Amino acid sequence: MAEVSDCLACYLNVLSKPEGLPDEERLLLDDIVVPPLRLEKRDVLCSQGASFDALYAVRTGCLKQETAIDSAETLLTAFWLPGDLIGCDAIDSGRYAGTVSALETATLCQLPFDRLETFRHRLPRLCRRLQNCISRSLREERLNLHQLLGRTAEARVACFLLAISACFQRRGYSPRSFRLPMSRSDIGSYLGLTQETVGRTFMAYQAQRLLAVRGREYHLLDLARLERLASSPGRRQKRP
Amino acid sequence: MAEVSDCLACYLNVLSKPEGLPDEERLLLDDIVVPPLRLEKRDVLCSQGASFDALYAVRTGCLKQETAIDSAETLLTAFWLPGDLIGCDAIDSGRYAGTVSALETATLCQLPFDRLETFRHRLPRLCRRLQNCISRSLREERLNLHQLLGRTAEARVACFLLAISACFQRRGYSPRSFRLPMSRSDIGSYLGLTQETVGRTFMAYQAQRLLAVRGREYHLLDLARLERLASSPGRRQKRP
DNA sequence: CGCCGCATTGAGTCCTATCAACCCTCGTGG
DNA sequence: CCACGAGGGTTGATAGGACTCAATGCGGCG
Repeated sequence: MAEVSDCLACYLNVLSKPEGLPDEERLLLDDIVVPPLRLEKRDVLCSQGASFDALYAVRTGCLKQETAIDSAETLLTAFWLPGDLIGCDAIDSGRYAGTVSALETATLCQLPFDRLETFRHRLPRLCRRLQNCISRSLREERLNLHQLLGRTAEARVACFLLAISACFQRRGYSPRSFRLPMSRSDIGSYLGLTQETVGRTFMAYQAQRLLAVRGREYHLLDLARLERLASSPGRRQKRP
Repeated sequence: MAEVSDCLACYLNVLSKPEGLPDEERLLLDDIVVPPLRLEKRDVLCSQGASFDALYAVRTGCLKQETAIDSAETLLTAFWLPGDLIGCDAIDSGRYAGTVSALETATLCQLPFDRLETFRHRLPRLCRRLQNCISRSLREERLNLHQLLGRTAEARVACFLLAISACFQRRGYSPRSFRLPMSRSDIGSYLGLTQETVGRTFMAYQAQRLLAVRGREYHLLDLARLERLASSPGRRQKRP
């Protein structure tokens, strides 16, 4: 029982709205939710191209999504942190858009999609929340990535750190100190940079007392200045 | 009557699935759809931050979405072509994510969102199509933009031309010859490049007989080679 | 102990932003 | 009808950022 309502809390978090769902939807959801799932480091949650059958809500841990493009190239297209919903980009195509694997031990709730579809008419509020969740992802990623496109490595890394920081803060963790289980290479692939450049940028930040990094432990020392760096055009400013 | 079913056809195109909606949904939709809207060049469809009240399906013409970031910087975050659905990124926030304006004369169908919500329970198929549409956008943009992040100007421009080409082809127009009403500067802002670099890249393509450009008329002369360019990592290849 | 993955550091090269100049077209107003 | 100006497009020179290639250090794990 405790387990199931935990799951419910998890969904409410993910499909975030402060007020809860109507009782009838909560009860029905209890019926649909699959008990939590546990992945160890390097375990694969789903493979690119595999048939889409469930959404997953991240409860703890960190995962990455890798999409093979070109038979020779694969991109890191997403990181998933606690509170994120995995699989929103697979709903229409019916296949997972990339291979999702755990960067560290992780626990997830599974929401089988066919059962959600079956009961769609009895879960109007939940569906609306799901719709909102996808809409928000679309808006935020579109903006973030377009912003990154015109930025220097310095600004891209700052954007990345601040995004992570904001995410942790929303979940109730410290926005200034955290551990990130991904490698420099992962971060580079996600940001469109090389691992060397990512590492060098961290070093430059450290020299400026903006950041303290030791291995994969990060301490943001000056959020205000990082924000200024993140939104500094670096290149690309028009002069009207 | 013709007008209304035209609108319906428009939606079916936008929320694309070959088979039609059930009759009951078609009839209800006729009731919801607002007769087509016409915009002239430079007319504004909606302003960033304005209250979100409708989705718009592009019937003809071309529009752009500009998002102000920083009080000093505004990014071109989307182009909208015939068949596209405008406003998917505003559903959850209740505010339009950017200012959308016409780059040339355009006609659109308006779908008031509150009425869609009111009849949500009687439009299950339509809602599902909307959900699919947003999911697809999320996946495609995520992939495209992450791809662009690591690419040279040469490859970015090729990606852009091919995306446009594919879009026109899907709508039944020529994939090799088209007019694009946006300026070099618009394209640059969208791709994270300067107008000079965009123009120079076009010139370089012309010198290689890949492309013929005159003003805003484009003729793709060698799709295969363009595709190779678009997916050539340019930089960023790992050697394992 | 020795290997392997990851991180750091350095030198050289290429790409692209920047700044500046010039051309063209078009719409406006005298 | 023409002059003018604004906006968009093209071209060139320069400087700096980031990739590439290569070598070294570090840590965990078999």
